[in-house]
Amino acid sequence: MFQVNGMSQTPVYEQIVEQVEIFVAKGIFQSGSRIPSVRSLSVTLSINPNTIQKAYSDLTSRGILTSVPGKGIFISEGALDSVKEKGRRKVAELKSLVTELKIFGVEKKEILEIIDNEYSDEGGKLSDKM
Amino acid sequence: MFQVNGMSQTPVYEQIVEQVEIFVAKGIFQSGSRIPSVRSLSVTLSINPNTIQKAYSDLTSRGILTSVPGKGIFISEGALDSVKEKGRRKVAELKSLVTELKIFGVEKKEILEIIDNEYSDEGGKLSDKM
Amino acid sequence: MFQVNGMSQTPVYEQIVEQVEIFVAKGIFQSGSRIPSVRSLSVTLSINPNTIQKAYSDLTSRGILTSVPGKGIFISEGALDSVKEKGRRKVAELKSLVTELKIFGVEKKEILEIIDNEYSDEGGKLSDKM
Amino acid sequence: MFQVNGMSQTPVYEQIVEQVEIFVAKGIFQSGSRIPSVRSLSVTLSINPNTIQKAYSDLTSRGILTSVPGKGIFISEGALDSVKEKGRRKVAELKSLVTELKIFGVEKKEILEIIDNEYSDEGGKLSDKM
DNA sequence: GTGGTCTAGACCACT
DNA sequence: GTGGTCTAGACCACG
Repeated sequence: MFQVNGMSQTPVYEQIVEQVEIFVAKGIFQSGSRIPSVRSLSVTLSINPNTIQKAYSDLTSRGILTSVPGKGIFISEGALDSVKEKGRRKVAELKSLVTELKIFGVEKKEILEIIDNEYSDEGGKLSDKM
Repeated sequence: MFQVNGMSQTPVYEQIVEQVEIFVAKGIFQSGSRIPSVRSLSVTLSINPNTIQKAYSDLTSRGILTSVPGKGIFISEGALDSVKEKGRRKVAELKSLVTELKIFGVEKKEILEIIDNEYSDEGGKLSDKM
Repeated sequence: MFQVNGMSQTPVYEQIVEQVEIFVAKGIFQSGSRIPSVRSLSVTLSINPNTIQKAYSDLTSRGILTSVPGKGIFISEGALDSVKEKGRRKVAELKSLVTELKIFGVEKKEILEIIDNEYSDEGGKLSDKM
Repeated sequence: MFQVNGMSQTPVYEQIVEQVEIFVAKGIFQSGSRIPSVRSLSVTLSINPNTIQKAYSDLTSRGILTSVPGKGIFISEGALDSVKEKGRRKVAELKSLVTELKIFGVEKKEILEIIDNEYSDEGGKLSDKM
């Protein structure tokens, strides 16, 4: 289910954070679901437990996960909302990125093509980012 | 001409790199133009010379600057092409960002609005990014 | 009678401890009353017997419960006093909490309102805490 | 300036978090101030750098600190607001605590005395909590 | 020098 | 078994 790329620029713990968010956004993880324990995931991914712990803590503090010591970690009640909230912040990223593209001489037409492509078919596997 | 924000998330050396690129893209810096020396710029910006040096080295290795020992540092012949090449790489960034936005539930319509906005008026001063 | 929230931050065994204390404080459990056995309660609450056991041990060691082997578990003679003793310790909590509130800029007036509210009507069902 | 109690129930990293918050609330740390580096503080407190790091990360994610890699960690712009926001959450704690006190038979009069005491003189040194 | 990430291994409280 | 905290030691990018 989870997969991590140790050679990626993005920190391992952040890759995990993003994957949880995506699974929540896609409805694969639903409120109340139990997610892999810190230790079990650290084994299956061959990663130090502390790294998983950091990812889960991050998600917990943002209200996406709820940890119950001794029992496990669960998807929070308002998880889907918290995740969509992150989508709002990514819009700001898009804005500044488009500004740069314009400066570097990328045509508007080319950008629109990309968007049409991503929003029509299955489009995009998050290839580079993950 | 150059300006740097010490509190920004983006490294100082990268801010300088980007500004040189932008000036080239906009035609403010043309092939053969002489740009400020490491030492002079470090004084006017109150920045460690090593930081300027790193920015210039980066630009030199990518064929945007040419250093002529004893004379100064100049904009290279194919600088404009090299800069536009960077624009191409930013397109890849855009692609994965749009993929994420889709997953996080951002509407296509909203994205198109942003692009129209940036590509119509003066749109964007890179303020957020820097 | 007892109810437990598995998703709560506070440990399950502590939730049980508190409920016994509250029932004693409110006079619902009086000295000599027999309370549910470890096994029966573990069944009705669908909880591990060890968890109940820990709660009862805690209460026994503090003189609130008395276990009579072969007969059951009962509310002790001085249970009400022991419970009120716990109230005294909570007063210390209050003191440091108020100190913090002052530091964090909460107005005295606002605090008094809360207290008036809790001490006038039915006020509070411990909902947040549990 | 900082001081930590290794024997306390509250985690070391949380003690540091609270002290930073208090210094901000009291105006000792002002927006833009640089606070002790992770390493230097870890030395003066004889604590592992990771523990300090965790405390600072926590404060950073809550908008109280701003980290500039390679330069240091600084008090954020809206730090005071973020800190007061925490005060609001402590009010909820107070509410449930008062509810419990009422149940455990603590007189309203006694509570009012404590509050008057804390809000009149210098009152309270956070003794237990820190 | 700075902050940030990661590993390895340990201890604790709770179920 | 679970999550949470802490230590020790390492590496990296940045200034």
